[in-house]
Amino acid sequence: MRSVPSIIHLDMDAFFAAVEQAAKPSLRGKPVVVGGLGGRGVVSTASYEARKFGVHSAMPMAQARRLCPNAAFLTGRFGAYRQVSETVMGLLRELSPLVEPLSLDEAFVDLEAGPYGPALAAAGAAGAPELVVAIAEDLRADILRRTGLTASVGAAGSKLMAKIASEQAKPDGFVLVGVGTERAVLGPMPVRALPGVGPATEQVLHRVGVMTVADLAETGETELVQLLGKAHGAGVHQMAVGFDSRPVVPDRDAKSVSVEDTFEVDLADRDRILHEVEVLAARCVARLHAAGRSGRTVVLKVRRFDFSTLTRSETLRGPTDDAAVISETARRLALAVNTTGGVRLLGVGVSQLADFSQEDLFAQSARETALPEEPAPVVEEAEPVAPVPAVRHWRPGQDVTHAELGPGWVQGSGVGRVTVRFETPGGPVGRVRTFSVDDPELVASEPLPLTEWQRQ
DNA sequence: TCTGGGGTCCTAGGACCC
DNA sequence: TCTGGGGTCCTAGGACCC
Repeated sequence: MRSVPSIIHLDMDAFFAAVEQAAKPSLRGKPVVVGGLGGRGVVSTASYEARKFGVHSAMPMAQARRLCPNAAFLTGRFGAYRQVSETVMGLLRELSPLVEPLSLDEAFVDLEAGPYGPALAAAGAAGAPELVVAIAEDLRADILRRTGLTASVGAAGSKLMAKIASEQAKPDGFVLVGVGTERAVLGPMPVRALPGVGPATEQVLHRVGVMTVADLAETGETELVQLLGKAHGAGVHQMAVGFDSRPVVPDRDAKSVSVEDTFEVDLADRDRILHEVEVLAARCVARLHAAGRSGRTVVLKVRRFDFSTLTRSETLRGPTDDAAVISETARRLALAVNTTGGVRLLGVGVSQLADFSQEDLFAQSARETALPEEPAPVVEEAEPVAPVPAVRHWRPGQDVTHAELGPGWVQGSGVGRVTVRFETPGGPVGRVRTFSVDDPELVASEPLPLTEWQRQ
């Protein structure tokens, strides 16, 4: 809590869908839905045009198709989103070293710790808001210029209120919550507006007649703790009265690494399940290696045919990033799970992370023993190289390049054909051409920068 | 044609220890 | 010879967020 609204929360508008519209001129102004395209996929992000039809995040893709059959349904291109995210986070870091990303498209910034800190302090409670407005509007203009995308920004004296403000600012806006007005702003809002209050908490509160944040604030903390548990009850009460003193914390280390897969068809065969666990363990280990970390607890996740979900874990004597150890542990855990009836999802994760990788251990033990041992086998670090499939798989939204026609993206594919639209972020709406799925002139390619300024 | 994937934090019970 | 009382670790599950 501070006397000046120097914490901002930035949230990109309909981020994944907006990146697709910026990258693909033919989709601008049209409904776009990004998410899993398989039979069991869900919506990651819907563009505002698609939201008008009732499509929203986490909705089953099948339902989205029913609601908005004419939308473009695209698979996620996380490489492209990451590129744009880095550009945006870079702009935030020009405002302060204290940038706390919450996801690819969201972050808190503590302006007090940056170059504007002294000016904000000098301006004081009376003058600071004007300065924050200018900083935030410059930021939004910079983001638009560099990425072609709109962002919403909230500013306040706490993380809680900055986040609430950016939500109110959506889309493409800015809202400042003046220090001292927190309770007046929060009061009329439904309890769900508070971060951390989801469907279950909402239901408990509604049952006792608590509908708004003002109702919450009038409820005693003791009663809330009884209803919601110690930590949650106390936390919700603090939020309801507008109190939040959490600092902006950059560079938080990950506490777990996990990988999971939902299968198009439930898995029933034991050996097949064990094989998939092995594949997942390998992917998990690759991510662990890439992060230069190791872990002590191996977690297996199983979602059964009826959506019941369980986890089994085993804690090892010490941290490891050894593929064989993690894989064997996960397989052992899987063997102990009843999978009759079928399994729709499997996951493998590692937690209790430590800050070293196997390479360090080998180097360390080599130094300690000073024995001229055989060099340790090189553990595969890169993404596993996919073998060339018999029939190439083209996914809607994917970037491709044609030897003669240049860059474009996959609009659809089926019955041995793939349809490509040839257009680029800076160019006009492109033409569509259809090819054989195994046309040698057509290759997958990297995403293009959205603007000339986005290039590093 | 029901319900992704990657995370975080909290709770609660039992084991174990002093 | 009617059952203390913490503390920590492990495991499992659940709520929540983007």
